[in-house]
Amino acid sequence: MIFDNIEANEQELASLSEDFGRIMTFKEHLKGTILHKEDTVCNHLFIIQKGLARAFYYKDGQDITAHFALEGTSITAIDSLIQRKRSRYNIEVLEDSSIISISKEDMDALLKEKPQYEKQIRLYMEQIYIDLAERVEDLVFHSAKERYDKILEKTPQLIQRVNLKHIASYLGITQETLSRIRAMD
Amino acid sequence: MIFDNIEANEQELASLSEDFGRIMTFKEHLKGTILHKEDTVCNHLFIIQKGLARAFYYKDGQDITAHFALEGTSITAIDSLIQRKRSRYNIEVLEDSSIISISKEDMDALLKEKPQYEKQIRLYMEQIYIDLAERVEDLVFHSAKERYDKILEKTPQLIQRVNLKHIASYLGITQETLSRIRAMD
DNA sequence: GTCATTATTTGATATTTATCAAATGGCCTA
DNA sequence: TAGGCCATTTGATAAATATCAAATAATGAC
Repeated sequence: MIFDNIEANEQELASLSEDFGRIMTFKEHLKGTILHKEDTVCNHLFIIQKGLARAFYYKDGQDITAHFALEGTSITAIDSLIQRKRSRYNIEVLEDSSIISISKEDMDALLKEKPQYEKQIRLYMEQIYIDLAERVEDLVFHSAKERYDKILEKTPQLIQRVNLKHIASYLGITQETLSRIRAMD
Repeated sequence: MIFDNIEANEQELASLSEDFGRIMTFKEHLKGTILHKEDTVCNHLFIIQKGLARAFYYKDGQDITAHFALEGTSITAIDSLIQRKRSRYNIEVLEDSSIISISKEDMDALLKEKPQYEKQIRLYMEQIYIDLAERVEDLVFHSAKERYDKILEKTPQLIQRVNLKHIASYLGITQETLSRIRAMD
């Protein structure tokens, strides 16, 4: 996640762990907990240690999932966190979970004090950008069935652990269509 | 673009301009020029000063546009540039254009020498991430007509200056569907 | 275990978009 | 200005997906 892709010797790694460890808060959250509420400015990055969360919003009253975060991945209302404006996203815990949170303030302070960590954040942004670009490609080129099959292949746990209605809205299709796709093979 | 969103005093700004100016190459390119060819590793970030370019790739033999870059915006095969692997994207100049290029090597060297610029790159990544997230939202929630109308509203020049087949593939629809959408109002 | 609630599937039909084929329009060039 | 080439539109039909309604299956509370 945030610490993937780093080139650092042992000493650098140790100080990095210590510095980031200092601004991390570890907490258990029950299923159903809302980590971030729409219409407020998001102040945290969440890293899922154990469990599962999603980002969603309402489009014409419909609940639409924008993102899932499994163990080892992160989630936040990124546009709000970056631009400091109110978010249209909610972040919901889907299972009882252990979640690390890092506040924007602490992160900014750490980056100001030790600008050498800017590179970690940059690499993190690059990684999530690539993931998102892949999602765009999927949406443009692949049929609903192909997109579903890709989830089955890459993160089958998701389908076991999440309501199909959330999977459907994430795929950009209705729940009925997803059900029919699943019945196909 | 790369220098948006910066908090810097005049002196910092001057040195930033000078440092980045040193690694920029300015060049005129004719319409039809391929700035980057698929299946090769991309080594440059391109910034469009005047003119227009697109990134595209082939899906089952079909030419699909992934991204347009108008004046003042940037374009590259970002996954290739970041991950140093061969790209499936081509980058094509759509009009005679003035284009700045920055090589990955020069950028890395500059970042190594002056790590304070990591922050610029991080902010740049944040910006393009947000743009991309908006595109995902569009693809998931808006009909083809709504997506077309949004381009009309935000970048009407694009529709004047680009073949409709490229607009269609960018929107994820066929050229015929785009034509019918255009005939609707 | 039973009941109530929620999740998922199934059916019938409507809408959106794709596909294939052909016609029209615009533009360049000899 | 005629011919050729490419862009765009139009038409007929097929395929994918949505919508609305209802049935079935699974789950949790008591």
